[in-house]
Amino acid sequence: MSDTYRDPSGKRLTDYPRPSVAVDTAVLTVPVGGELSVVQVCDAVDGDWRLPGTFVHEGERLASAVLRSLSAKAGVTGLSPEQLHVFDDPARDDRGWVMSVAHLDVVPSEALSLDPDRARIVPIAEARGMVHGHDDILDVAVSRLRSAYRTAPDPHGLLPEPFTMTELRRLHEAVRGEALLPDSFRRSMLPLLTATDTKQAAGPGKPATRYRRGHETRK
Amino acid sequence: MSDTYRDPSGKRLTDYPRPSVAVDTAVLTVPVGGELSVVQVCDAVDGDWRLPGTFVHEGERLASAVLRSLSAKAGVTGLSPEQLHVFDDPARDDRGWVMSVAHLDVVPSEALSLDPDRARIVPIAEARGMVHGHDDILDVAVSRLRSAYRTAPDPHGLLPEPFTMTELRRLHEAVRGEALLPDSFRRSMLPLLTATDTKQAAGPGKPATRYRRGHETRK
DNA sequence: TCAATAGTGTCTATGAGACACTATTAA
DNA sequence: TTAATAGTGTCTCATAGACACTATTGA
Repeated sequence: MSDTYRDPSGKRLTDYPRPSVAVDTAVLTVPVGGELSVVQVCDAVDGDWRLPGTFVHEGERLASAVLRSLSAKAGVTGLSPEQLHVFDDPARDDRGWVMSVAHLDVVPSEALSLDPDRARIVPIAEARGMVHGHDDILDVAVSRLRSAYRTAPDPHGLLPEPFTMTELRRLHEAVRGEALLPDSFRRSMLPLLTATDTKQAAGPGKPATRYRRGHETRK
Repeated sequence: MSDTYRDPSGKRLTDYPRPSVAVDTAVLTVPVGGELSVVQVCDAVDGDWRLPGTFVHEGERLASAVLRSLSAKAGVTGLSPEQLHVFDDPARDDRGWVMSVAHLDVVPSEALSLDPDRARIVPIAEARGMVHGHDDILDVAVSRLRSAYRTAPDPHGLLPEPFTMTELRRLHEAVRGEALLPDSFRRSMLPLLTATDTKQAAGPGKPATRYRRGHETRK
Protein backbone atom coordinates (compact mmCIF):
# COMPACT_ATOMS: atom_id res chain seq x y z
CA MET A 1 0.00 0.00 0.00
CA SER A 2 1.32 3.41 -0.88
CA ASP A 3 1.71 5.50 2.28
CA THR A 4 2.44 8.63 0.36
CA TYR A 5 -0.97 9.15 -1.19
CA ARG A 6 -2.85 12.10 0.24
CA ASP A 7 -6.29 13.23 -0.80
CA PRO A 8 -7.18 16.90 -1.50
CA SER A 9 -7.68 17.56 2.23
CA GLY A 10 -4.22 16.19 3.04
CA LYS A 11 -5.36 12.96 4.65
CA ARG A 12 -3.74 9.62 3.95
CA LEU A 13 -5.99 6.78 2.84
CA THR A 14 -5.37 5.01 6.15
CA ASP A 15 -6.53 8.04 8.12
CA TYR A 16 -10.12 7.30 7.20
CA PRO A 17 -12.10 4.77 9.25
CA ARG A 18 -12.67 1.58 7.34
CA PRO A 19 -15.37 -1.08 7.64
CA SER A 20 -14.77 -4.76 8.06
CA VAL A 21 -15.84 -6.51 4.89
CA ALA A 22 -17.39 -9.96 5.07
CA VAL A 23 -18.67 -12.37 2.47
CA ASP A 24 -21.72 -14.52 3.10
CA THR A 25 -22.66 -17.15 0.59
CA ALA A 26 -25.82 -19.02 -0.29
CA VAL A 27 -24.54 -22.37 -1.57
CA LEU A 28 -27.42 -23.89 -3.51
CA THR A 29 -27.68 -27.48 -4.65
CA VAL A 30 -30.25 -30.06 -5.67
CA PRO A 31 -29.78 -33.55 -4.14
CA VAL A 32 -30.61 -36.35 -6.58
CA GLY A 33 -34.38 -36.60 -6.66
CA GLY A 34 -34.66 -33.89 -4.01
CA GLU A 35 -35.63 -30.25 -3.90
CA LEU A 36 -33.65 -27.01 -4.08
CA SER A 37 -31.53 -26.83 -0.91
CA VAL A 38 -29.02 -24.56 0.76
CA VAL A 39 -25.93 -25.20 2.89
CA GLN A 40 -26.05 -23.86 6.43
CA VAL A 41 -23.26 -23.84 9.00
CA CYS A 42 -23.50 -23.80 12.78
CA ASP A 43 -22.23 -20.52 14.22
CA ALA A 44 -19.37 -21.25 16.65
CA VAL A 45 -20.37 -18.41 18.97
CA ASP A 46 -24.14 -18.52 19.33
CA GLY A 47 -25.02 -21.92 17.86
CA ASP A 48 -27.39 -20.53 15.23
CA TRP A 49 -27.62 -22.04 11.77
CA ARG A 50 -26.62 -19.47 9.19
CA LEU A 51 -24.99 -19.07 5.79
CA PRO A 52 -21.23 -19.69 5.66
CA GLY A 53 -19.16 -16.53 5.62
CA THR A 54 -15.87 -14.97 6.64
CA PHE A 55 -14.03 -11.69 6.78
CA VAL A 56 -11.98 -10.75 3.77
CA HIS A 57 -8.21 -10.90 4.33
CA GLU A 58 -5.87 -8.14 3.26
CA GLY A 59 -5.40 -8.01 -0.47
CA GLU A 60 -7.74 -10.97 -1.00
CA ARG A 61 -10.34 -11.14 -3.76
CA LEU A 62 -13.95 -11.51 -2.67
CA ALA A 63 -14.34 -14.73 -4.66
CA SER A 64 -11.26 -16.18 -2.93
CA ALA A 65 -12.69 -15.33 0.46
CA VAL A 66 -15.91 -17.09 -0.49
CA LEU A 67 -14.07 -20.25 -1.55
CA ARG A 68 -11.93 -20.15 1.59
CA SER A 69 -14.96 -19.83 3.85
CA LEU A 70 -16.76 -22.68 2.11
CA SER A 71 -13.81 -25.01 2.33
CA ALA A 72 -13.04 -24.09 5.97
CA LYS A 73 -16.53 -23.93 7.41
CA ALA A 74 -18.53 -26.37 5.33
CA GLY A 75 -16.07 -28.70 3.63
CA VAL A 76 -17.43 -27.49 0.31
CA THR A 77 -15.33 -27.11 -2.79
CA GLY A 78 -17.01 -24.05 -4.22
CA LEU A 79 -16.96 -23.36 -7.90
CA SER A 80 -17.65 -19.91 -9.22
CA PRO A 81 -19.08 -17.50 -6.67
CA GLU A 82 -21.31 -14.81 -8.12
CA GLN A 83 -21.82 -11.45 -6.41
CA LEU A 84 -25.37 -10.63 -5.44
CA HIS A 85 -25.58 -7.51 -3.28
CA VAL A 86 -23.81 -5.53 -0.57
CA PHE A 87 -25.72 -5.40 2.70
CA ASP A 88 -24.47 -2.20 4.29
CA ASP A 89 -26.79 -1.32 7.16
CA PRO A 90 -24.37 -0.19 9.91
CA ALA A 91 -26.73 -1.66 12.52
CA ARG A 92 -26.96 -4.98 10.72
CA ASP A 93 -24.18 -6.69 12.69
CA ASP A 94 -23.93 -6.04 16.44
CA ARG A 95 -20.21 -6.79 16.38
CA GLY A 96 -19.45 -3.49 14.70
CA TRP A 97 -19.32 -1.78 11.31
CA VAL A 98 -19.45 -4.70 8.92
CA MET A 99 -20.41 -4.72 5.27
CA SER A 100 -21.41 -8.07 3.89
CA VAL A 101 -21.09 -8.89 0.22
CA ALA A 102 -23.66 -11.60 -0.46
CA HIS A 103 -22.70 -14.30 -2.94
CA LEU A 104 -24.31 -17.22 -4.71
CA ASP A 105 -22.49 -20.45 -5.47
CA VAL A 106 -24.12 -23.44 -7.15
CA VAL A 107 -22.58 -26.83 -6.47
CA PRO A 108 -23.54 -30.36 -7.54
CA SER A 109 -24.63 -32.32 -4.49
CA GLU A 110 -22.03 -35.02 -5.22
CA ALA A 111 -19.30 -32.42 -4.64
CA LEU A 112 -20.50 -31.76 -1.09
CA SER A 113 -18.98 -33.65 1.83
CA LEU A 114 -20.22 -31.86 4.92
CA ASP A 115 -19.17 -32.35 8.51
CA PRO A 116 -22.62 -32.95 10.06
CA ASP A 117 -21.64 -31.19 13.30
CA ARG A 118 -20.79 -27.97 11.52
CA ALA A 119 -22.79 -27.97 8.30
CA ARG A 120 -26.02 -29.30 6.84
CA ILE A 121 -28.13 -29.14 3.70
CA VAL A 122 -31.75 -28.12 4.11
CA PRO A 123 -34.52 -27.43 1.60
CA ILE A 124 -34.82 -23.69 1.10
CA ALA A 125 -38.32 -23.62 2.59
CA GLU A 126 -36.92 -24.90 5.91
CA ALA A 127 -33.94 -22.54 6.01
CA ARG A 128 -35.76 -19.38 7.09
CA GLY A 129 -35.17 -17.62 10.37
CA MET A 130 -31.44 -16.99 9.98
CA VAL A 131 -29.65 -14.09 11.69
CA HIS A 132 -27.86 -11.11 10.12
CA GLY A 133 -30.42 -10.84 7.30
CA HIS A 134 -29.30 -14.10 5.77
CA ASP A 135 -32.89 -14.87 4.81
CA ASP A 136 -32.71 -11.91 2.42
CA ILE A 137 -29.50 -13.22 0.89
CA LEU A 138 -31.16 -16.58 0.33
CA ASP A 139 -34.14 -14.91 -1.35
CA VAL A 140 -31.94 -13.01 -3.78
CA ALA A 141 -29.83 -16.11 -4.49
CA VAL A 142 -32.86 -18.28 -5.21
CA SER A 143 -34.47 -15.79 -7.53
CA ARG A 144 -31.17 -15.29 -9.38
CA LEU A 145 -30.77 -19.06 -9.79
CA ARG A 146 -34.37 -19.52 -10.93
CA SER A 147 -34.11 -16.88 -13.59
CA ALA A 148 -30.90 -18.48 -14.88
CA TYR A 149 -32.70 -21.82 -15.21
CA ARG A 150 -35.61 -20.36 -17.16
CA THR A 151 -33.75 -19.91 -20.43
CA ALA A 152 -30.80 -22.31 -20.51
CA PRO A 153 -30.32 -26.02 -19.82
CA ASP A 154 -28.61 -26.48 -16.43
CA PRO A 155 -26.41 -23.36 -16.77
CA HIS A 156 -24.58 -24.14 -13.51
CA GLY A 157 -23.73 -27.73 -14.38
CA LEU A 158 -25.62 -29.42 -11.55
CA LEU A 159 -26.19 -32.53 -13.67
CA PRO A 160 -23.25 -34.68 -14.82
CA GLU A 161 -23.13 -35.08 -18.60
CA PRO A 162 -24.53 -36.81 -20.48
CA PHE A 163 -28.10 -36.67 -19.18
CA THR A 164 -31.55 -37.55 -20.47
CA MET A 165 -34.24 -34.99 -21.17
CA THR A 166 -36.28 -36.30 -18.24
CA GLU A 167 -33.35 -35.94 -15.84
CA LEU A 168 -32.85 -32.39 -17.07
CA ARG A 169 -36.51 -31.56 -16.67
CA ARG A 170 -36.67 -32.99 -13.13
CA LEU A 171 -33.67 -30.85 -12.21
CA HIS A 172 -35.30 -27.72 -13.63
CA GLU A 173 -38.53 -28.56 -11.81
CA ALA A 174 -36.59 -28.84 -8.55
CA VAL A 175 -34.80 -25.53 -9.11
CA ARG A 176 -37.91 -23.66 -10.21
CA GLY A 177 -40.15 -25.23 -7.60
CA GLU A 178 -42.94 -26.05 -10.02
CA ALA A 179 -43.95 -28.72 -12.53
CA LEU A 180 -43.02 -28.15 -16.18
CA LEU A 181 -44.77 -29.47 -19.29
CA PRO A 182 -42.58 -32.24 -20.75
CA ASP A 183 -43.17 -31.35 -24.39
CA SER A 184 -42.83 -27.59 -24.05
CA PHE A 185 -39.71 -28.06 -21.94
CA ARG A 186 -38.21 -30.44 -24.50
CA ARG A 187 -38.88 -28.08 -27.38
CA SER A 188 -37.40 -25.08 -25.60
CA MET A 189 -34.23 -26.93 -24.55
CA LEU A 190 -33.49 -29.04 -27.67
CA PRO A 191 -31.86 -26.20 -29.66
CA LEU A 192 -29.44 -25.67 -26.76
CA LEU A 193 -28.36 -29.32 -26.45
CA THR A 194 -26.26 -31.78 -28.42
CA ALA A 195 -27.49 -35.36 -28.67
CA THR A 196 -24.95 -38.13 -28.10
CA ASP A 197 -24.94 -41.47 -29.89
CA THR A 198 -25.65 -43.45 -26.74
CA LYS A 199 -29.04 -44.27 -25.28
CA GLN A 200 -30.05 -44.98 -21.72
CA ALA A 201 -32.59 -47.66 -20.83
CA ALA A 202 -33.79 -48.07 -17.25
CA GLY A 203 -36.47 -50.71 -16.90
CA PRO A 204 -39.36 -50.72 -19.33
CA GLY A 205 -39.90 -47.87 -21.72
CA LYS A 206 -38.22 -46.47 -24.77
CA PRO A 207 -34.52 -45.80 -24.16
CA ALA A 208 -33.80 -42.10 -23.73
CA THR A 209 -31.36 -40.09 -25.80
CA ARG A 210 -28.50 -38.67 -23.78
CA TYR A 211 -27.54 -35.02 -24.27
CA ARG A 212 -24.71 -32.65 -23.53
CA ARG A 213 -25.00 -28.91 -22.90
CA GLY A 214 -24.44 -26.62 -25.86
CA HIS A 215 -25.40 -26.94 -29.48
CA GLU A 216 -22.93 -28.40 -31.94
CA THR A 217 -23.69 -28.88 -35.60
CA ARG A 218 -22.08 -32.29 -35.72
CA LYS A 219 -22.52 -34.33 -38.89
CA MET B 1 -18.89 -0.52 17.86
CA SER B 2 -18.60 -3.28 20.40
CA ASP B 3 -14.99 -3.67 21.50
CA THR B 4 -15.72 -6.82 23.43
CA TYR B 5 -16.53 -9.08 20.51
CA ARG B 6 -13.89 -11.73 19.86
CA ASP B 7 -14.04 -14.32 17.15
CA PRO B 8 -13.24 -18.03 17.74
CA SER B 9 -9.51 -17.36 17.44
CA GLY B 10 -9.68 -14.65 20.11
CA LYS B 11 -9.20 -11.70 17.79
CA ARG B 12 -11.23 -8.54 17.99
CA LEU B 13 -12.97 -7.35 14.86
CA THR B 14 -10.64 -4.38 14.69
CA ASP B 15 -7.57 -6.60 14.73
CA TYR B 16 -8.22 -7.60 11.15
CA PRO B 17 -6.97 -5.40 8.32
CA ARG B 18 -9.79 -3.61 6.61
CA PRO B 19 -10.10 -2.19 3.10
CA SER B 20 -11.10 1.32 2.25
CA VAL B 21 -14.52 1.23 0.66
CA ALA B 22 -15.39 3.68 -2.06
CA VAL B 23 -18.49 4.29 -4.11
CA ASP B 24 -18.30 5.29 -7.76
CA THR B 25 -21.45 6.24 -9.57
CA ALA B 26 -22.53 6.38 -13.17
CA VAL B 27 -25.08 9.19 -13.24
CA LEU B 28 -27.07 8.73 -16.43
CA THR B 29 -29.40 11.23 -18.01
CA VAL B 30 -30.97 12.12 -21.32
CA PRO B 31 -30.89 15.84 -22.26
CA VAL B 32 -34.05 17.00 -24.00
CA GLY B 33 -33.77 15.82 -27.58
CA GLY B 34 -30.29 14.42 -26.91
CA GLU B 35 -28.76 11.02 -26.43
CA LEU B 36 -27.98 8.93 -23.36
CA SER B 37 -25.23 10.73 -21.41
CA VAL B 38 -23.17 10.35 -18.27
CA VAL B 39 -21.83 12.81 -15.72
CA GLN B 40 -18.03 12.99 -15.38
CA VAL B 41 -16.01 14.95 -12.84
CA CYS B 42 -12.48 16.29 -13.13
CA ASP B 43 -10.12 14.52 -10.74
CA ALA B 44 -8.52 17.09 -8.43
CA VAL B 45 -5.21 15.20 -8.30
CA ASP B 46 -4.43 14.08 -11.84
CA GLY B 47 -6.92 16.08 -13.90
CA ASP B 48 -8.55 13.04 -15.54
CA TRP B 49 -12.25 12.94 -16.25
CA ARG B 50 -13.82 10.11 -14.29
CA LEU B 51 -17.05 9.05 -12.56
CA PRO B 52 -17.86 10.85 -9.32
CA GLY B 53 -17.02 8.88 -6.20
CA THR B 54 -15.93 9.11 -2.60
CA PHE B 55 -14.85 7.03 0.36
CA VAL B 56 -17.57 5.80 2.67
CA HIS B 57 -17.59 7.49 6.06
CA GLU B 58 -17.88 5.56 9.30
CA GLY B 59 -21.36 4.21 9.86
CA GLU B 60 -22.59 5.71 6.59
CA ARG B 61 -24.86 3.87 4.18
CA LEU B 62 -23.53 3.29 0.67
CA ALA B 63 -26.47 5.15 -0.86
CA SER B 64 -25.79 8.15 1.40
CA ALA B 65 -22.15 8.20 0.34
CA VAL B 66 -23.27 8.20 -3.28
CA LEU B 67 -25.61 11.15 -2.75
CA ARG B 68 -22.94 13.02 -0.79
CA SER B 69 -20.36 12.53 -3.54
CA LEU B 70 -22.78 13.65 -6.23
CA SER B 71 -23.77 16.79 -4.40
CA ALA B 72 -20.18 17.66 -3.42
CA LYS B 73 -18.35 16.82 -6.62
CA ALA B 74 -20.89 17.39 -9.34
CA GLY B 75 -23.59 19.59 -7.91
CA VAL B 76 -26.07 16.83 -8.64
CA THR B 77 -29.07 16.08 -6.49
CA GLY B 78 -29.07 12.32 -6.83
CA LEU B 79 -32.23 10.37 -6.46
CA SER B 80 -32.14 6.65 -5.76
CA PRO B 81 -28.72 5.06 -6.23
CA GLU B 82 -28.83 1.43 -7.24
CA GLN B 83 -25.97 -0.97 -6.48
CA LEU B 84 -24.33 -2.59 -9.49
CA HIS B 85 -21.19 -4.52 -8.56
CA VAL B 86 -18.21 -4.55 -6.24
CA PHE B 87 -14.90 -4.09 -8.01
CA ASP B 88 -12.44 -5.77 -5.67
CA ASP B 89 -9.17 -6.26 -7.55
CA PRO B 90 -6.53 -5.30 -4.93
CA ALA B 91 -4.34 -3.89 -7.72
CA ARG B 92 -7.17 -1.81 -9.14
CA ASP B 93 -6.30 1.37 -7.26
CA ASP B 94 -2.65 2.34 -6.86
CA ARG B 95 -3.45 4.27 -3.70
CA GLY B 96 -3.91 1.08 -1.70
CA TRP B 97 -6.43 -1.59 -0.87
CA VAL B 98 -9.68 -0.07 -2.06
CA MET B 99 -12.94 -1.78 -2.89
CA SER B 100 -15.29 0.18 -5.06
CA VAL B 101 -19.02 -0.39 -4.98
CA ALA B 102 -20.31 0.73 -8.37
CA HIS B 103 -23.67 2.45 -8.45
CA LEU B 104 -26.16 3.69 -11.00
CA ASP B 105 -28.25 6.81 -10.53
CA VAL B 106 -30.67 8.13 -13.10
CA VAL B 107 -31.46 11.83 -12.99
CA PRO B 108 -33.61 14.09 -15.20
CA SER B 109 -31.38 16.52 -17.02
CA GLU B 110 -33.34 19.50 -15.63
CA ALA B 111 -32.20 18.49 -12.13
CA LEU B 112 -28.52 18.87 -13.09
CA SER B 113 -26.73 22.14 -12.46
CA LEU B 114 -23.07 21.34 -12.99
CA ASP B 115 -20.07 23.51 -12.29
CA PRO B 116 -18.41 23.38 -15.74
CA ASP B 117 -14.90 23.46 -14.23
CA ARG B 118 -15.49 20.33 -12.20
CA ALA B 119 -18.21 18.38 -13.97
CA ARG B 120 -19.64 17.80 -17.43
CA ILE B 121 -22.23 15.72 -19.25
CA VAL B 122 -21.04 13.68 -22.22
CA PRO B 123 -22.78 11.14 -24.47
CA ILE B 124 -21.83 7.66 -23.32
CA ALA B 125 -19.99 6.91 -26.56
CA GLU B 126 -17.56 9.75 -25.83
CA ALA B 127 -16.99 8.87 -22.17
CA ARG B 128 -14.60 5.93 -22.71
CA GLY B 129 -11.02 5.91 -21.55
CA MET B 130 -11.61 6.58 -17.85
CA VAL B 131 -9.20 5.41 -15.14
CA HIS B 132 -9.79 2.90 -12.32
CA GLY B 133 -11.97 0.66 -14.51
CA HIS B 134 -14.71 3.27 -14.69
CA ASP B 135 -15.43 2.24 -18.28
CA ASP B 136 -16.58 -1.12 -16.93
CA ILE B 137 -18.89 0.57 -14.42
CA LEU B 138 -20.41 2.62 -17.22
CA ASP B 139 -20.98 -0.52 -19.30
CA VAL B 140 -22.81 -2.28 -16.48
CA ALA B 141 -24.84 0.84 -15.70
CA VAL B 142 -25.94 1.34 -19.31
CA SER B 143 -26.98 -2.27 -19.80
CA ARG B 144 -28.90 -2.20 -16.50
CA LEU B 145 -30.69 0.99 -17.54
CA ARG B 146 -31.49 -0.34 -21.01
CA SER B 147 -33.01 -3.53 -19.70
CA ALA B 148 -35.17 -1.51 -17.28
CA TYR B 149 -36.48 0.57 -20.20
CA ARG B 150 -37.40 -2.49 -22.27
CA THR B 151 -40.48 -3.43 -20.26
CA ALA B 152 -41.78 -0.36 -18.46
CA PRO B 153 -42.56 3.26 -19.41
CA ASP B 154 -39.79 5.54 -18.13
CA PRO B 155 -39.23 3.55 -14.91
CA HIS B 156 -36.73 6.12 -13.60
CA GLY B 157 -38.94 9.14 -14.16
CA LEU B 158 -36.72 11.00 -16.63
CA LEU B 159 -39.75 12.61 -18.25
CA PRO B 160 -41.94 15.07 -16.31
CA GLU B 161 -45.59 14.02 -16.21
CA PRO B 162 -47.78 14.25 -18.10
CA PHE B 163 -46.13 13.35 -21.40
CA THR B 164 -47.23 12.35 -24.87
CA MET B 165 -46.62 8.93 -26.39
CA THR B 166 -44.17 10.42 -28.87
CA GLU B 167 -42.16 12.11 -26.11
CA LEU B 168 -42.04 8.80 -24.25
CA ARG B 169 -40.94 6.91 -27.36
CA ARG B 170 -38.20 9.43 -28.14
CA LEU B 171 -36.90 9.06 -24.60
CA HIS B 172 -36.87 5.26 -24.88
CA GLU B 173 -35.11 5.49 -28.23
CA ALA B 174 -32.43 7.68 -26.66
CA VAL B 175 -31.94 5.30 -23.73
CA ARG B 176 -31.90 2.18 -25.86
CA GLY B 177 -29.82 3.70 -28.61
CA GLU B 178 -32.04 2.46 -31.43
CA ALA B 179 -35.21 3.40 -33.28
CA LEU B 180 -38.48 1.85 -32.09
CA LEU B 181 -41.62 1.13 -34.08
CA PRO B 182 -44.25 3.72 -33.06
CA ASP B 183 -47.21 1.34 -33.12
CA SER B 184 -45.55 -1.60 -31.40
CA PHE B 185 -44.16 0.75 -28.78
CA ARG B 186 -47.56 2.31 -28.20
CA ARG B 187 -49.28 -1.03 -27.81
CA SER B 188 -46.71 -2.35 -25.37
CA MET B 189 -46.80 0.77 -23.18
CA LEU B 190 -50.51 1.64 -23.20
CA PRO B 191 -51.52 -0.93 -20.55
CA LEU B 192 -48.92 0.60 -18.22
CA LEU B 193 -50.11 4.20 -18.60
CA THR B 194 -53.07 6.30 -17.53
CA ALA B 195 -54.48 8.81 -20.00
CA THR B 196 -55.26 12.28 -18.72
CA ASP B 197 -58.14 14.44 -19.90
CA THR B 198 -55.88 17.07 -21.43
CA LYS B 199 -54.43 17.10 -24.91
CA GLN B 200 -51.31 18.72 -26.22
CA ALA B 201 -51.17 20.41 -29.61
CA ALA B 202 -47.89 21.72 -31.02
CA GLY B 203 -48.19 23.10 -34.50
CA PRO B 204 -50.13 21.10 -37.08
CA GLY B 205 -51.21 17.57 -36.41
CA LYS B 206 -53.74 15.84 -34.23
CA PRO B 207 -53.33 16.86 -30.57
CA ALA B 208 -51.65 14.14 -28.54
CA THR B 209 -53.12 12.52 -25.47
CA ARG B 210 -51.06 13.11 -22.35
CA TYR B 211 -50.28 10.19 -20.08
CA ARG B 212 -49.06 9.47 -16.59
CA ARG B 213 -47.07 6.44 -15.47
CA GLY B 214 -49.02 3.56 -13.98
CA HIS B 215 -52.38 2.09 -14.88
CA GLU B 216 -55.48 3.25 -13.08
CA THR B 217 -58.93 1.92 -13.80
CA ARG B 218 -60.56 5.30 -13.61
CA LYS B 219 -64.24 5.52 -14.49
C1' DT C 1 -49.78 -58.84 -24.95
C1' DC C 2 -49.33 -54.79 -21.24
C1' DA C 3 -47.19 -51.17 -18.75
C1' DA C 4 -44.04 -47.68 -18.90
C1' DT C 5 -41.31 -44.13 -20.67
C1' DA C 6 -39.63 -41.32 -24.92
C1' DG C 7 -40.78 -38.46 -28.36
C1' DT C 8 -43.94 -36.07 -32.29
C1' DG C 9 -48.02 -33.69 -34.73
C1' DT C 10 -50.88 -30.28 -34.48
C1' DC C 11 -54.40 -27.03 -32.86
C1' DT C 12 -54.91 -22.69 -30.52
C1' DA C 13 -54.07 -18.44 -28.09
C1' DT C 14 -50.95 -14.74 -27.67
C1' DG C 15 -47.95 -11.15 -28.82
C1' DA C 16 -44.48 -8.64 -31.87
C1' DG C 17 -43.47 -6.80 -36.31
C1' DA C 18 -45.03 -4.60 -40.31
C1' DC C 19 -47.78 -1.63 -42.98
C1' DA C 20 -51.81 0.50 -44.63
C1' DC C 21 -55.37 3.06 -43.15
C1' DT C 22 -58.26 6.71 -40.51
C1' DA C 23 -58.48 11.02 -37.35
C1' DT C 24 -57.64 15.70 -36.10
C1' DT C 25 -55.29 19.70 -36.09
C1' DA C 26 -52.61 24.47 -38.18
C1' DA C 27 -51.98 27.14 -41.94
C1' DT D 1 -56.98 21.71 -49.38
C1' DT D 2 -52.40 20.28 -47.74
C1' DA D 3 -49.01 18.95 -44.54
C1' DA D 4 -48.16 17.08 -40.31
C1' DT D 5 -48.74 14.35 -36.39
C1' DA D 6 -51.77 10.90 -33.58
C1' DG D 7 -53.78 6.75 -33.43
C1' DT D 8 -56.20 2.09 -35.29
C1' DG D 9 -57.16 -2.31 -38.09
C1' DT D 10 -55.37 -6.15 -39.48
C1' DC D 11 -52.26 -9.49 -41.62
C1' DT D 12 -48.39 -12.46 -40.74
C1' DC D 13 -45.13 -14.96 -38.19
C1' DA D 14 -42.97 -16.97 -34.19
C1' DT D 15 -43.70 -19.09 -29.87
C1' DA D 16 -45.86 -21.38 -25.60
C1' DG D 17 -49.44 -24.20 -23.88
C1' DA D 18 -52.22 -28.11 -24.34
C1' DC D 19 -53.32 -32.63 -25.62
C1' DA D 20 -53.65 -36.54 -28.44
C1' DC D 21 -50.97 -39.50 -30.80
C1' DT D 22 -46.92 -42.70 -32.17
C1' DA D 23 -42.41 -45.25 -30.89
C1' DT D 24 -39.64 -48.45 -28.38
C1' DT D 25 -38.42 -50.99 -24.73
C1' DG D 26 -38.84 -54.91 -20.35
C1' DA D 27 -41.57 -58.26 -18.52
